[in-house]
Amino acid sequence: MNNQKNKYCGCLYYSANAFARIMTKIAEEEFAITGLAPSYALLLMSVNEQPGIQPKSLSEHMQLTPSTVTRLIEKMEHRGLVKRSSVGRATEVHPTKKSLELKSVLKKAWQNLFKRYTAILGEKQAKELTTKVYEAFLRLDQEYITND
Amino acid sequence: MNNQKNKYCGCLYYSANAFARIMTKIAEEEFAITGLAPSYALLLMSVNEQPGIQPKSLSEHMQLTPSTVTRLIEKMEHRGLVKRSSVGRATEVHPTKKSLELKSVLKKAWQNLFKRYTAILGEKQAKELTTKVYEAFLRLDQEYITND
DNA sequence: ATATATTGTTTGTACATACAATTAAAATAA
DNA sequence: TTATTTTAATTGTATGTACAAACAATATAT
Repeated sequence: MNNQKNKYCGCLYYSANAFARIMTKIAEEEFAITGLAPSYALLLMSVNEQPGIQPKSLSEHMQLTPSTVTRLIEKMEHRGLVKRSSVGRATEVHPTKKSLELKSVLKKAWQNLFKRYTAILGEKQAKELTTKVYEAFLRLDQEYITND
Repeated sequence: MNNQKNKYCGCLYYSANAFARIMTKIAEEEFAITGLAPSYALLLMSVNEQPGIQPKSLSEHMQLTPSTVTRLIEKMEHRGLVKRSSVGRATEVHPTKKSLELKSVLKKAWQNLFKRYTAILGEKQAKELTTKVYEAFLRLDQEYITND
């Protein structure tokens, strides 16, 4: 008995995007206590954990384009949350005092986010969905590269 | 044996977004034959099928904000793909000859998209994933509204 | 019948993300 | 050693999406 209220809900492109939008909205709410949007928060967590990490590496961790990462870093540098230093052709991204102070709040927000969607979806289902979605991402991503 | 290559892949927010981005990229490729980006294509399919449909209704079908729908319609009107007419406070969106001519290509593109990700993920898995993702969306969306 | 609230649509503005082109450094080949 | 190719990062620009505010039409309450 498929809930066919919606014409497009059988399309993975459509469902994936609707789902990502609501997840992002929820994540924004939960990360509000850090004063950061979710992607900035993730980036900062990486920088705090691996001081000197390079944009290339960040873009792989976050599955975002290098240019996007540059943009995120620019804004955080402007807010005094990271420092950049050039080392050859590479760039090292370092945390500041201010960002290190956010460490515990960031962790808290991340846990809260996890708790929130887990409470709604159920622990087992949430875990399974996360895994399945990520695996599907990997498969599509793999195929996409080899398709060039 | 969890593939823990990535720090964030256990986070549903992260996985959902990474997945939606790659799905969108693939959808863009498949809808390229229509000359439209995927969301415009979906909108046009709705308009073609229900001439006179209102933005409100479209925004529900597509799970997009009314303002977003207005923006999509504006651009399509500018390209001569739909016409708007005011009826009281409502707006009716009508297909043009040009958009009706696209009907079969749109359908084709949509089928190709379906085939493409189905070939990669497997028919059963793709179907299951679509359903699970959509159901999770509904649950979160529901909870989000009542949380206000 | 008039005032008030609700609803559908649009507008101004902002933001996250990406692509294509560019720069600069490093690695490899000649 | 010089020339060429590859790689990391950045910049210009574009796009999809949303929020908040404004408008305009309708419905409701007094």
